[in-house]
Amino acid sequence: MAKAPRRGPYICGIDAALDVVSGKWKGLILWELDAHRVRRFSELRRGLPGVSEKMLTQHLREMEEDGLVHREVHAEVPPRVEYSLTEHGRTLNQALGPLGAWGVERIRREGSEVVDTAKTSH
Amino acid sequence: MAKAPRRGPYICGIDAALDVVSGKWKGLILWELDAHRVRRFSELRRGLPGVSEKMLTQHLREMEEDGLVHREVHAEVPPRVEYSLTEHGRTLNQALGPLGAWGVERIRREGSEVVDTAKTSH
DNA sequence: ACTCCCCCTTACGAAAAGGTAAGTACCGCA
DNA sequence: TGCGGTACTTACCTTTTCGTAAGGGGGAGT
Repeated sequence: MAKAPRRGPYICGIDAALDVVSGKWKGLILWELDAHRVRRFSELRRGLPGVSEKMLTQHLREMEEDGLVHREVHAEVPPRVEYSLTEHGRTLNQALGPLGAWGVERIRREGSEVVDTAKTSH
Repeated sequence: MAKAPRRGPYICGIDAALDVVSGKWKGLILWELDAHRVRRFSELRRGLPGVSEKMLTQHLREMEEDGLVHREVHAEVPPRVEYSLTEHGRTLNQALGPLGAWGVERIRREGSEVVDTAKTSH
């Protein structure tokens, strides 16, 4: 058993949803895939400044396992792997909408810095 | 400065919102305070089965610092401390609504166990 | 021949988060 | 006298998460 028992019994819906989005880059991955529909590994890598290859694959694998992203491998050389959101991934993104708006308000309130100004609308 | 630099520069609103709710018990604290309006420390403790006193105070302090909960100490003996949501706490809870609904759906989909059946509506 | 690109995997280690247990100070109750 | 209740704090340890660095296997560009 290589996997830790991450998906424990949940206390409420919030619990279950947070389990799936908690992870340093998962929110951004969701955002990238929602914005571009389909992205390859190296495109995601470039889209998430600072992510390591290890964390990116790790997060993508977990999100695939959670039924949020679809992974399609094209048997070519050089290899081409395309990621996209599943239906559940899209509905999750919609459910995150109000939370994102709240976060934007919070950033504005306390004048926190934002790294990429092109993404503050999310 | 005893506090670690938790509140980093954020990449997007989701980032900022998740920073505030990530923590093993914060979702539940939000839920409890929203449901009961006002709760004392020991009431919250009893309402969150399995939480330790350390984690409860730690989370409450962070949430206070983040402007989500209001802490009122009554100078009595024995001491009485009452916690309630601030306006920002209430709006955050509303923003979490769709996410909670998504989580409930997810639990239902994969038939995960739920600890407290009285709370699955959240 | 050399390097770069692609999509990873593995090993190692630091940092953060969380849990356990004990101590604090005061009071009411038996 | 001793226990329980209130609201914590502190020290210590384990678990989880994240990052860094290296390798791999094949092909295409220079």
